[in-house]
Amino acid sequence: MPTVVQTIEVREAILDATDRLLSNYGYKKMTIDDLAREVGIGKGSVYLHFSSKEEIVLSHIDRIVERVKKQLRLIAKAEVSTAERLRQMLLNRVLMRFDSVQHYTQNLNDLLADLRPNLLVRRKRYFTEEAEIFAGVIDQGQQSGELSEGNSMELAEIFLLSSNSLLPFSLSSRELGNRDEIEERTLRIANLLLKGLEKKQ
Amino acid sequence: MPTVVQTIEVREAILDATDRLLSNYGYKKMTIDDLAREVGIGKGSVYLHFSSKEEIVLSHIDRIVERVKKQLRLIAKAEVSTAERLRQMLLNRVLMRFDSVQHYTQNLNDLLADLRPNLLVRRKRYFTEEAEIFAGVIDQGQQSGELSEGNSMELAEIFLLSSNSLLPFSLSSRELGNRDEIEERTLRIANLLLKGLEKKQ
DNA sequence: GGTTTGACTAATTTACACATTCAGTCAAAA
DNA sequence: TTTTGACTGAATGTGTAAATTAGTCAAACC
Repeated sequence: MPTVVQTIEVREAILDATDRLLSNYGYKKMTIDDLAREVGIGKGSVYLHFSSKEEIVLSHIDRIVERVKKQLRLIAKAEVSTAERLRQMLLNRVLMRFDSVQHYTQNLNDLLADLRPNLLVRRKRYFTEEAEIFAGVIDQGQQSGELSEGNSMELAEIFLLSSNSLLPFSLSSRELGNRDEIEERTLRIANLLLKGLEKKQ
Repeated sequence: MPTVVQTIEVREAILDATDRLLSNYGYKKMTIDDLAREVGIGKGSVYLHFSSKEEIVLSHIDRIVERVKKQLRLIAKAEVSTAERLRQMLLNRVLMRFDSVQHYTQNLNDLLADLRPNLLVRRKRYFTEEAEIFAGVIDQGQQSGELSEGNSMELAEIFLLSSNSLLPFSLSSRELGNRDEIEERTLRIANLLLKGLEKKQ
């Protein structure tokens, strides 16, 4: 009997292989046969971990966002001002996503065209989940008096919305510009938003 | 001999028809024969005004952005605070674009897939042209002491970038949400950015 | 004369029949 | 009990002939 660890390892290996195949072939041309061969397991075994091809790829995207959220939670706990945490969180949100799909040749929207309806549903969920982490930090800042008042969840959503156009989706990483430019732009947005959010002295 | 006015009228009629055909059929299925019939002129006459199908559709998009820019320049001259002008400009920028393609069933990105390379080039130009109008108002605000210092063109670009994800491009107007929601979100972004930009008293 | 046109052409797209490939299953092997 | 790959219907690709279309230009039209 495989241990839970082994099960998770295989699952992770499938998602790793998914990333490689997606970046080379896109969703349509990536086949479950290829995937199983790449992982070194039988085709049927893939279906012990996932119920469909669509679920595999969505899980891969989920994993990327989970990693981003993990990093956001880490920064949220750092021992610096709330403004600095929010700045770093926004920067990481944008750059981690950029780095995650940098090796993809097509843009995500086309790459995942067949999943579009489900993908849009997930994107909304991702957005809310990320916003909740931002909102927690904003709450702290408001309680400590560092940040001015306002609905923290609404403010968090403004932060994310303002940086959304810098995420790779309809534009590939390539089309978005080079990484340094993205970083620069994200910081500028963060700085102006934070200036608006910080309590005036 | 047709007058200049007649020439412009036909040109405008072609672009009007382009809008109708695009919204119903998309770029690929829209034919020049259809277009000429819709306008009530011969097919060859279409080519007296435009050099290619691609140029027709790009001119149609140009026209939308020209109308937006015209409205922005109008608001830029209004007799209210610079902050209020910037707020209204951002709102109009987003909502005019929303309204312009509200009747399209597909999203613009798919609708115009064949023009993608040229369209991306234009989008950059549109962005800069709009930013210049914003920058002018920011300059005024800085000179009058209403707004805090900083590179006005960079600040203008932050304003536009922050609202870019609310423009219909990879998402259709339908997918973006209803008009009131878009308006609400744009205003929230504008308000927070302006709070950051207004001179602290 | 200049202006407008639609028949024309090369190139692209479609339609269709057929072959191949694929997602997902499940009986058998491990 | 777990893993597998042969199997199946559905979907996708392929080859090819027919149809459509972007763009042209000689003739028709004022």
